Amino acid sequence: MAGEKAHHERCEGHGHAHSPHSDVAAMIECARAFAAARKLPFTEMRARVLTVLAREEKPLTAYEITDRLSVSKKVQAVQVYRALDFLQEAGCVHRLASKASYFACDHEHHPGEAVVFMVCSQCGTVQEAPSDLVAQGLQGAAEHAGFKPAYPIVELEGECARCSETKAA
Amino acid sequence: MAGEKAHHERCEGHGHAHSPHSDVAAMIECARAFAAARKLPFTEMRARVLTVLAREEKPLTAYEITDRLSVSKKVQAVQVYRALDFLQEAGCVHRLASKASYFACDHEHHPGEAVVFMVCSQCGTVQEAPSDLVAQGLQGAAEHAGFKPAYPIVELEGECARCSETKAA
DNA sequence: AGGGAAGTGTAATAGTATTACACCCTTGCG
DNA sequence: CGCAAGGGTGTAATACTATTACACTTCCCT
Repeated sequence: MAGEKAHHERCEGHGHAHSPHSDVAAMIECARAFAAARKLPFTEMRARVLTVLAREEKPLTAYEITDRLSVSKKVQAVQVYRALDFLQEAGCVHRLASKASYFACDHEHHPGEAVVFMVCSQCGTVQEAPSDLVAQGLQGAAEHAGFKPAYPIVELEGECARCSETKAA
Repeated sequence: MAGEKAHHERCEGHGHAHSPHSDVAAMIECARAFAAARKLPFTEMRARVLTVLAREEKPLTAYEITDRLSVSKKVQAVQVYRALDFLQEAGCVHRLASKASYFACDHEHHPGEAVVFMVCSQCGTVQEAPSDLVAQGLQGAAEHAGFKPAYPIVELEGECARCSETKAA
């Protein structure tokens, strides 16, 4: 457990999607701290990938990231994947398994906690919410099966508040 | 390359392991019933794909299934994907998002229930267990966010009981 | 018989991820 | 200083996962 920077989140509230994070800087800082703790360099490429994700409202695929970065200077997917690996280790980017895409997050994720990713099937946005109940449920299931849990993937497909309203209107 | 081992014991535990289902027949029956209910044919291809999965201890990718079926008669991946779509609708096959692979299951899944897939990172086997707590947790998170949940994906990466023991020995 | 929904077989392609390798650049240390 | 080692970069190639398109069949249905 390297010293994690305790930056607390603000993305709270109903229907508030994982919006274009205004505090890209804070996320960069988080990644930088992680790098420092491991004595690894926080390189240009890593910063660029994180910045693209942090500015985006919804998950992007590795190739979408590649395309955006390539506008300024030609980049290859493998470079993006490398940066994504790092950023995921740092905990500031998650992979959405159901969509094979990636998004930045500025929450602290504590070990033993379970975070639910709510993915809107209309607009594609992702909201995250920690859930103790889910954590307990996972823990219980694992215990009962003699299973040693490492990390959970909890994704909930559905329709976000905003899209529901829009349709109602 | 993936030279294969002979690692065929039952992954037993407290909790059901997704073991080599002896009752392939029961699963076929389940799929057949679904087909009948929808007045759709339960075809040869569908039966073959389900049989391959049902005999297997762990999830297979669509291309692995394709290869196995191709031993007897050349088959193309797209045909397998079509069968998988059907079998997933029928509820007797699930897709493991984190591994992009598929496995047969012989549990009933009731709507509103949440099922946890516990995936062993050592041996690759999957155990499923329903969890009310997880279901409630998801429901709660969704409600709080004004999110209308459709279906959940809950995968728990870790180490199964058998692999833990093996390592201890 | 004719029409239509559903499946099949085949080919081609799109989309996601990894491996391999040559090179660079910093750090540590003799 | 020299230089080796670990990590990152850039480039090319390839592997793996999934879908689209289309021509053809089959079964059902009045």
